[in-house]
Amino acid sequence: MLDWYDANGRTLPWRARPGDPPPDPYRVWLSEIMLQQTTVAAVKPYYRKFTERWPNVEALAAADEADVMAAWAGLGYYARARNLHACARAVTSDYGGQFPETEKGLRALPGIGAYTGAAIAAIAFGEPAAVVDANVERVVARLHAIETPLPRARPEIRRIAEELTPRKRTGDFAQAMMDLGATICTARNPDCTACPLRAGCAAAETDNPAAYPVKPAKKAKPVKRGTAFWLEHEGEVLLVRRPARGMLGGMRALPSGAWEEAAPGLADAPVAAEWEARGTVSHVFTHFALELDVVAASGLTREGVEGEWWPIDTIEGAGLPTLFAKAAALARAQRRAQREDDE
DNA sequence: CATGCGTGGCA
DNA sequence: TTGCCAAGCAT
Repeated sequence: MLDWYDANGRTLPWRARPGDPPPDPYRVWLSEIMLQQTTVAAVKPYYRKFTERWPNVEALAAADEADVMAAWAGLGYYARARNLHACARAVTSDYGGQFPETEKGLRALPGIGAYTGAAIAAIAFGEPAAVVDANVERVVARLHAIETPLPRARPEIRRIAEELTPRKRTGDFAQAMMDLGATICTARNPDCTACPLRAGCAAAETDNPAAYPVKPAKKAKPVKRGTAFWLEHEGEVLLVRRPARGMLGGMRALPSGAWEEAAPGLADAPVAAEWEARGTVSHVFTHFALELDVVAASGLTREGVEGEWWPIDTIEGAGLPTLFAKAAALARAQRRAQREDDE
């Protein structure tokens, strides 16, 4: 695996060259949090933006949480951003700005679980930690043609991964396994002819290696409906901050009421007004799909309106999650169209 | 241990 | 078009 990695490992902004000294633990940690359930391509621009703006853990700890949340907008799973900031503050205040070097110490920090703790310990500190992510699960399940479905197979997969983990170049080994899973032993179309582990792989002997790991069927996603309210006053639009827990927690948003099976209409409008339909945004979340009707009105006053007024011309800087960025784009497009009609 | 939590790309 | 998937964590 290490020979294969030396010749075929990916070059990534947060990664040292094979055999080089370990990279900055701050950068390893930041990249690992961003990469949770997220593709390398999606992470790259965010990693660049964060490291330029906050080049070390103390700088990130000193930032306002609202700025960190806004900078994360679009990357998804927003609890990660809140935990990222909390972790930076914990490392700065409790550890003098130095990350703990053991899996156990790392695991106690917010946002760092079994995988991320092991990955940082191995990649940044050379600890012989067993790094088991979805790539490693897939590679191991195929090596042994494990018929037990996930998640029940996890204890067995972990035991095998621990046996495979070497004592030296632990970070390179972990990244080698993940690169193999990402480039050769892929979920849908594994390229067994190019695989360095083919000789010892049980799944490669079958007619369908992609059948491993065995997974349970997924549930169908329900469709919910909601209404978002675009309220303008003197070139500014009303934004609110969503509750810290739950969907899009802690993010700026357009006011919108409950999302339910039945369309809520104007029931949760922030003010009484003549609302005009501006269209519907479709968006798919992890466990449901949403049809969000966008309605708009111009407020005569700001009296009694809860929220934050944001200049419409700089709405991109508000850090809206993608759902509400789509809704805002729709509201503005319709607004331009209406002005042109008026002329 | 099951569930909730984003987003964009791809077959 | 639709479903699946990507370096998981918290509860």
